[in-house]
Amino acid sequence: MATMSDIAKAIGVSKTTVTNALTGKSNVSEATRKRILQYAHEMGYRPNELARSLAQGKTFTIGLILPSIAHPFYPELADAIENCARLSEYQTVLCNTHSISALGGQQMDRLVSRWVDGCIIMERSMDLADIIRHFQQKVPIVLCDWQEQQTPPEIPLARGDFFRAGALAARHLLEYGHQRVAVIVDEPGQILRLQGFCSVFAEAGITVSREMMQQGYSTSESGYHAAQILLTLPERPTAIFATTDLMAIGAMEAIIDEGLRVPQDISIIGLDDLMVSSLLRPGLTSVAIPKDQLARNTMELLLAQINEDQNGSVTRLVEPYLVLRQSTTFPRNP
Amino acid sequence: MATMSDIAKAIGVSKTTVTNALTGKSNVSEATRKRILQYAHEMGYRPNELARSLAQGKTFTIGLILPSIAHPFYPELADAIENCARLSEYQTVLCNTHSISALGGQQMDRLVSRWVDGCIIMERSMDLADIIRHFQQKVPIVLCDWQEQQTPPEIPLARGDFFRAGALAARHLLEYGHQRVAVIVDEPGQILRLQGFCSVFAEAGITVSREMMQQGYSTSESGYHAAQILLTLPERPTAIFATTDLMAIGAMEAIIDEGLRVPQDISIIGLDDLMVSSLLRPGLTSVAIPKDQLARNTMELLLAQINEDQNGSVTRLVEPYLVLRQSTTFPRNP
DNA sequence: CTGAAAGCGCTAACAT
DNA sequence: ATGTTAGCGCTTTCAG
Repeated sequence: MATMSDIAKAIGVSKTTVTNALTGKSNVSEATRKRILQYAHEMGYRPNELARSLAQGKTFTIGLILPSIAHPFYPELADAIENCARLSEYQTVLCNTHSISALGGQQMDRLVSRWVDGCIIMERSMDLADIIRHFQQKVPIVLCDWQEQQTPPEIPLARGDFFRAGALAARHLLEYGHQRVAVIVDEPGQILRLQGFCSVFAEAGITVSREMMQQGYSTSESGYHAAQILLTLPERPTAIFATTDLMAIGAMEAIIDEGLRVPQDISIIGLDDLMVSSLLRPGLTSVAIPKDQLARNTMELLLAQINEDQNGSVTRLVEPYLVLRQSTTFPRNP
Repeated sequence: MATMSDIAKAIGVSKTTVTNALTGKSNVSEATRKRILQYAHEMGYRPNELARSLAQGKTFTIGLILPSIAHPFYPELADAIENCARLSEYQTVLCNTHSISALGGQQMDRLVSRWVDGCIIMERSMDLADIIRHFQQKVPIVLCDWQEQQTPPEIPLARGDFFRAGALAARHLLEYGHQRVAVIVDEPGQILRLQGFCSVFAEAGITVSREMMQQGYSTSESGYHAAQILLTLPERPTAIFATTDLMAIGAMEAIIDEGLRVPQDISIIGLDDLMVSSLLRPGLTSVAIPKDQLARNTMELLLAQINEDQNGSVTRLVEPYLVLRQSTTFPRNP
């Protein structure tokens, strides 16, 4: 592989001139510039980004740390983030931590050793203590999709407005006339969604009783199990809000297995709008957090830190919206 | 951030000694080693991987190039690959090309400029011409999940044994007693799957007629459309094999929309075993390519090139297996 | 066992 | 407009 020095020697100029010709930052006579560019092209010269990074103290690389890219929530978001990053000339190093703190710590250390320009860290992928340590050592970091309560306010954060997301779900069910509704929620992490949901029903004078709230763990299995319990209640809910789509999907399966129909017997609404939710029959009605907006906000916060633009606000909320499919309808006996 | 020189100065030894102490490659007296390690630890010293890479000509980074991580086939595979890479101390740079050749070319160039130690390239993510060019310039490359016919034999390739995968699907349907079967296939790319399928039926004396084969494009929509056509045939198939799960899912929807039942009226079998296929009702029976095995084989081929182990065979086939769910059963009128 | 010196390929002041 | 020099932080001969 040809290097800059090779070119310099071959043409009979200094390295500086070659840099200048190649980057176009300083003045070089048209004649020599042409000779240099042409020769570089002939040799198939590619600058060594490693050397460049070392000299400039900047790698144009970011780290993306998440629990597992195989979890259906992340692929779309990761795609959007990688796209945003690329638009700003950044490349993305993917790190799965499998929610193992030690692994997350290692991966992060490694990224820092590589001098990544910044890191995007998804919820549950790392210990906050490790994150804070790195942040204090001036590593640009943005938290993405974390619940606000858990995170220190000084670290920039981008996430969906989960309170409003919960409220949206509630409003949708209310509009259909549902009064006896249940919630499957992964507390405490997803409490905002629950609060948003309950607040709307409270406004309407309806209290969601404690037995209508079931604990889930964001998996379809836990949703299945939670729904089973709800179905045994003397007064069955006419609709269920699950705070993640996976739990909603599990709940839907439980209902069908019980011989009931969705949405005729029970309506189901989720939150996430996973790609799979559109493939189900019936399609799952869900509250979506626009993933590309989330990605864009995340990258903006990261770039602001990298470029040391001191902009005040460090939390970005992304507006959720309702995706109407076939899993919700009017209650049969309102 | 403390550097090696800082440590050397502080302790009063040379950089060489520090390196030796830190890497443990050469001999250092126990006393000085301890002092160095301790001081390094106190300072929170982290080696600069960039400098190290530049000096060693090795980055411990690989590129993973794929059409889009948002496509449901890739996340599990990407997870597995990242895991394998990490076990060998490699980090993974994620590149989505959106099947745009220019973009793929750029991304690849960028990776090479970064001196990645090797690249894994998924089907449809890049132009073969670009790949071949880089391969000839000694960039370690492994193709993953490409159809064999399309790729030059000299470039290492790992993929599922699609012929056998098709055969497995056929054997499954045959065992259930299906005789009138249809195929939805994304030709020409997925012709091996079709051939495997047809060969088994041929052995059983059954020819899959041309009208029982519908062209799809690996999307659920195309599967939906193809199934619609099949349903209009005078003699409806009792089972459909779709060469990708997404097409199978689309086909399933078409059948349900037509007022028929899966599997009672028509059985459906897919190929890929996507995570979503297990979430559907009925669950989709599918032929799986074990993703972690595929990942492992891919990494092995890549590491072999990076380490210049000259092992002969360059194509690795991974054995598919059947995942039985609820979308297949006996034909009602065999 | 330890150190001096050269070099990885590039950038960036500072001359000329 | 071009060249000289120093340096990014580490590894790696080669001497001592």
